[in-house]
Amino acid sequence: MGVQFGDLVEPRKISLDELKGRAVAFDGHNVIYQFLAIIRGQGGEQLMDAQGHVTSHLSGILYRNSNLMEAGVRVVYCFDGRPHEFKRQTLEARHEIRVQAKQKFEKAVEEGDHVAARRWGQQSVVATTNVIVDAKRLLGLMGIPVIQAPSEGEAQAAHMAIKGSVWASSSQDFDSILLGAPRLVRNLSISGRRKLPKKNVYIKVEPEMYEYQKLLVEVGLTREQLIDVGILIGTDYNPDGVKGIGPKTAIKLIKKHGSLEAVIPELPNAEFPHPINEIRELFLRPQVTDDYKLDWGKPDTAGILSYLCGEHNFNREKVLAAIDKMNKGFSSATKGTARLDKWFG
DNA sequence: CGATGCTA
DNA sequence: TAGCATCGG
Repeated sequence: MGVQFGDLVEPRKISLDELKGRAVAFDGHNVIYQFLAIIRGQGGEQLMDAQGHVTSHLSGILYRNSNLMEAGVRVVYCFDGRPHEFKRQTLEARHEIRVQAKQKFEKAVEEGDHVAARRWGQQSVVATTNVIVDAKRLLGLMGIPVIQAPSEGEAQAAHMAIKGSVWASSSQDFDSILLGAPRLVRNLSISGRRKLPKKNVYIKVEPEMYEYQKLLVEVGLTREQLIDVGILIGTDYNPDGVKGIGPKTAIKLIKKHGSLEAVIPELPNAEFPHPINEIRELFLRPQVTDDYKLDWGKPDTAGILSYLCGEHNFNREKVLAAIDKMNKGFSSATKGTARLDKWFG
């Protein structure tokens, strides 16, 4: 879930065209999770191949990234390694929610209640090892660099953005900003259609960008203070935050007192599962690696066809159309070597 | 989610 | 052909 700042500051709308020729690092787990939750058949079940293997994530990865590539975006994916010990409580809580949701999902499927099946199915999503392996395999075949993070994929993406290896990081939650990424792009999808929870209503969602420096100036806090605000609201390392404290109150308190330590005497009921300076450190100095290189390769047409159509029953014409888009992106990217420094190094 | 088909 | 419906795997 990550830190949820809500509408703390107004994001800037950003068009795909502005991302042309620029590298963007995605939090792979975040992306896959969304695809697994949302891409479903009419009965609320995930898309599957003939052997019953889930393919929703492969569909999402294929079509979204081929569009981004065609638009000239230099796509990079960062995948989670070993989660930090402090995240255990969050992971256990999520696991419990999913187990409960899965039971309700199966019951709904049995009863033929498609609406309930979809809702509980979305909450029961698990990114299994196989799903992650599949995703990395397809991304590799598409010529997209896959970076294995030592710990959090999002922290790795932010690190690469700080170093300038990529122009922005992309995720749905705001941890990137706490992690110091200069730019965070949210809602980086094509159709921009999103269903309102529980309602059968779709709203338009456009890609939006948050700039680290501007955000700090606008909110009037330092990065350390913004992290403290996050800890008050709740992060993956202290998911409950402090009861009754939302973004607005948290900012007010940190501004008034300067730091989380100084705020705590005001909040006698505040409890943290770990020392707050150690939680803060996980955002200031996350475990990341510099052992990566960003090489965008030519899409492997035969490999993609064999993998998606041969192994997972995808429609050949549709896959070929997607490969066509990838190739358009690749050829426009490799044209004019004078600008290559924009993408490499 | 993203692609495609159908309709007015 | 824009806008809604539904299919995909």
